[in-house]
Amino acid sequence: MSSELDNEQELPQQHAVTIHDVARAAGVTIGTVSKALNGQGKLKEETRERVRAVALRLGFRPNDLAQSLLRGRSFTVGLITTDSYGRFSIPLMSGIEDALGSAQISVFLCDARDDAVREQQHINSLLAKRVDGIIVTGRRIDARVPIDVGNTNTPVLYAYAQVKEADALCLLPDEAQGARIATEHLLAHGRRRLAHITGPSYFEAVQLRQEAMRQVLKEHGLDLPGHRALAGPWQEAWGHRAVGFLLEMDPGIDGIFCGSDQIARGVVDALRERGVKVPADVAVVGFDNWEIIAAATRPALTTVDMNLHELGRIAGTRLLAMIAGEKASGIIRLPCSLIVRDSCGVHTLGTAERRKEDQGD
Amino acid sequence: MSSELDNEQELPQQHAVTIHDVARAAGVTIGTVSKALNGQGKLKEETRERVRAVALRLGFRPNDLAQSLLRGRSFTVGLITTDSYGRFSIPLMSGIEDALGSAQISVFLCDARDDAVREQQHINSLLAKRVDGIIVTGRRIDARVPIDVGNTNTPVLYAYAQVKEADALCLLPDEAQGARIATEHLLAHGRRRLAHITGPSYFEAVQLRQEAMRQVLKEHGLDLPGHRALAGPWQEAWGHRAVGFLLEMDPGIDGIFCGSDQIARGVVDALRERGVKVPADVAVVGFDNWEIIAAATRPALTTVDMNLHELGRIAGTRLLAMIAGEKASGIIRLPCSLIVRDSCGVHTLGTAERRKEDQGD
DNA sequence: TTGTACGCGTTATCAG
DNA sequence: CTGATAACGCGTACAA
Repeated sequence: MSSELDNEQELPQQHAVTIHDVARAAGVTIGTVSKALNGQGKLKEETRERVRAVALRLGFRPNDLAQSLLRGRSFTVGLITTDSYGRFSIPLMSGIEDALGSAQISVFLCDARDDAVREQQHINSLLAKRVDGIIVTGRRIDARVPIDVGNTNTPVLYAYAQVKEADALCLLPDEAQGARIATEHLLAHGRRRLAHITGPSYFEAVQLRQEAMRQVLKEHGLDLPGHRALAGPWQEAWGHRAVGFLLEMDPGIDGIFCGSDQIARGVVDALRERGVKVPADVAVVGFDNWEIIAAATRPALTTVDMNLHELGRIAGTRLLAMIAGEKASGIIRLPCSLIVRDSCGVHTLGTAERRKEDQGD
Repeated sequence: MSSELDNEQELPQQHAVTIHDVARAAGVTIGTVSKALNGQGKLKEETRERVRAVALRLGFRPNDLAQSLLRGRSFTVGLITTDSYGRFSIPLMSGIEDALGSAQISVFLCDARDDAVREQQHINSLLAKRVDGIIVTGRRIDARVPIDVGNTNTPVLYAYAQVKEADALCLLPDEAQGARIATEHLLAHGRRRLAHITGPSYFEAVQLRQEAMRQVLKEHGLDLPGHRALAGPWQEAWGHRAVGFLLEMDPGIDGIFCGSDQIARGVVDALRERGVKVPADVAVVGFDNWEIIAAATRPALTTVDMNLHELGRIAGTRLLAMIAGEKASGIIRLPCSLIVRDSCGVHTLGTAERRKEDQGD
């Protein structure tokens, strides 16, 4: 074993191997190495091969910092989550990373913990690192204040977050459409006396959904009286309690649209405990498609999926376009889907046809 | 409004403002600017102030890329999650970011989706970006294969992940200790006929916990016969089903230690449906302290918390130390805590004293 | 076909 | 006290 081999394999080089090292080892200059490795210019094939071999042998990795400095682009973007990442962030982040990853872009993760100064620190850090763009995410009750990127004209996109500035681009789930398909599903299953058990009414999402539900009912000549629209905390226990109020005031209810799967679970459990059959007597639709809850509920929840992974993917794609120079602004609402399980009966064809639900556990 | 002001406020400069711009505007050279802004060298206070003012006015932000290139340190680390981020990743990531954030270090998020080539791409990208260190995370059934950082001597730390290499540093929750405190808690509440309902036995965590539980029981002159240790899928439905098997074979059970809060929830629900009182007749302890499940269960679950946020924090801190030059290796197990709620009775003093549980809903 | 030299934005070391 | 200049690692016109 020659000492040369020792150097290569055993001594972890203190300073990472640079293009100069490769040039020296290959007996050429750095210009030649660069051309050989990037397939630029005109080189003798033999030289190119030799340089490549040496680079490989030395484990040469081009320094992205130097490249970024030169190109004026870092191929990184910042991802800011305002409320520390709740469960909604997971599909969202995963979708964003999907889109960005396939464009060879790395993502800086910043958790602002809902703290303004902390957030600004993160932003400053991102700008100092010359990120190509920033995605801001994190559901809030009302529109948040836009982030301040100073004079940097760094593209910013809000995903599952909203600001009032007209020139900002916000991607949001279409809450109204989500409520609409849920309500229509209940109606399609022949339910006519519907109720809504949901979260605090100061959430914009709550208002949008309730409004949409009311609208759909109206289109069918039905209504949603106040005592059938119950707002409370986003908790399973609230769903459980609300069923008590509801049945006491209006025992004829035959369908309930819930503002979250957690609430829906509380609702379904409470109904079962009272001997009310789901979906035979009362059909239930949830919201969020939080699998771990929706699938564990008995019967499994039919629920609205906000398609947050897809929303994230689109956010990433749109940001790439903005980085490429596209101007974009406004609020874009992306459609929700209905995930049909068992809590509403299984059949979804037509409006009248009904079939006995076969409850597989 | 002068045209100067126009330039500053309305025209978003195409190229970010550099130290040269500041120097020119302040009528000094870049060296002076650097010193003024970094508090280095000896400068007339008036000059320093003037330069600072100009820098602020121009919105100058030092380019971290250039600094990193020069210093040979990027002040970034990579975070690789192997299994796409499950719910365990959230407290973990948050803890890691806590520790790293307070050291002014930014985090690259990489989701490997449990795909080896994707993972290696991410690693190559991180190395090209000259990250100062890498944290690998993501629970797996068995030890994973170590990541390949080539010849870069980049510090690597495994958090909530495990490799067999002896010179790697792995941070893991102390599963055995977690099982021990759960079991001892049940015993302290006077339970003597304990059962264990948990996940698939090919998980190392499952084996470690079961072994520990058995050990504790042995120390108290008790045992855990095979028919009281039930392994199944990590699902609520499994807990629900398992209760049936258990009670059929051994109706005298007075305490159940569950492998997850989801399983525990299934267990508690099944017990209630059978008219078995929790905790009066049977006490239940869960695992994970997954608040949303544990708190929604009636009665709320007493459960083991793996302290993953703290584990993440420590991971971040240790990585910083490694970046600073500290050599570290081996497996470090961090203690779990018991979160006492209602599913086991409320009193935890002494071993015999018991009090009527007051079930607040 | 290959080598040279400049610039990207900083910091730090010397002169002045 | 301040100004000029050399790095850091790379890509690329331009010269040889």
